[in-house]
Amino acid sequence: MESIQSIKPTESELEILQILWQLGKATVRQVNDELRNAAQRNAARSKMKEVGYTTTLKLLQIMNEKNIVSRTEEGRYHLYKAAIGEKQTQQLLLGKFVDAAFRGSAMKLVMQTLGNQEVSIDELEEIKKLIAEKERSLSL
Amino acid sequence: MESIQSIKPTESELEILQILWQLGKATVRQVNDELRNAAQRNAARSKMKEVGYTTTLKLLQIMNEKNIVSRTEEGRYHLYKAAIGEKQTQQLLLGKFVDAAFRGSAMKLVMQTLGNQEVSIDELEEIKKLIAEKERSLSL
DNA sequence: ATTTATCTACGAAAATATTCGTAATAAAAT
DNA sequence: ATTTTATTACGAATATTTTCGTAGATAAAT
Repeated sequence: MESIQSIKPTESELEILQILWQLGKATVRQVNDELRNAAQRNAARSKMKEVGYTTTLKLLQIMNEKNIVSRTEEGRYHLYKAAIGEKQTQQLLLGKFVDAAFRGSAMKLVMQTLGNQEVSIDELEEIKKLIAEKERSLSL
Repeated sequence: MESIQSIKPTESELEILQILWQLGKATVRQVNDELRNAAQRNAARSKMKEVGYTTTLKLLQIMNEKNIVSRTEEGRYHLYKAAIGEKQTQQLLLGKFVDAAFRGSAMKLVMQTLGNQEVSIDELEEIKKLIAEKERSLSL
């Protein structure tokens, strides 16, 4: 069996994981509805890729085989939930992304993000706190 | 023709782009050698995935068709170079990655990176400078 | 001159990921 | 009771990405 840390969810799987992390538990139907809503939001009346119900079902079944979701039977249907944590998965993906796109330099990534994205004052405060902590631990 | 901003290089293409950004111009042979070296470094004596020469050639040809690299004939062979910028591409990938893995919250990404990766004091200083600038522009 | 090595082009196989159609079943509606 | 609707299972079609074999051309080596 594949170690949980080395599994990299595909893009579609990640979309579904996002939904499950948000909802906790969900039926295929709920997941599928969310996917459609997301498609609607993102591609405002353009392509509007309607995800088929059985497509979502199949993906969840595959994810279940891979043990990245688990499920319980609830009467007639199945309730799915994520079997891997959001933080943990983000950490895994982040590491791979930094390697692939920033040649392993996490700081380049941070600086580019800070330089280009919208940031609120509150968020900046939080980051400053984090940095202060870091500095304290570094100057021991 | 696809707008340059919407093209998302595949993983293999990105590996090659990294090499081209580093070398400037390179022959297929050089790129292929670098790929093999990289494979050697990353998977220390384990899988050692030897990338075939024609595989690299084909990828470069495809990338040329997609206009993410350009090439010039130099005697018998072709010299390839990246046709899209490193920063620009990082920006594009970063945006997509933030959406896919962090539900669009760039700050979550920054904070998770700061919390978990190795950071030097010098790097922290640079980040602080960036934050100071941000704050100045925000409090106008 | 002949052979060997190295290059490009390109089709197609292999691997991976995504989508969907159909069947079987069971619940809900009529 | 019958029909309609909703569910899971699953094979297979599509789409995408990656890898490679083969052919043709040219330079380099013998």
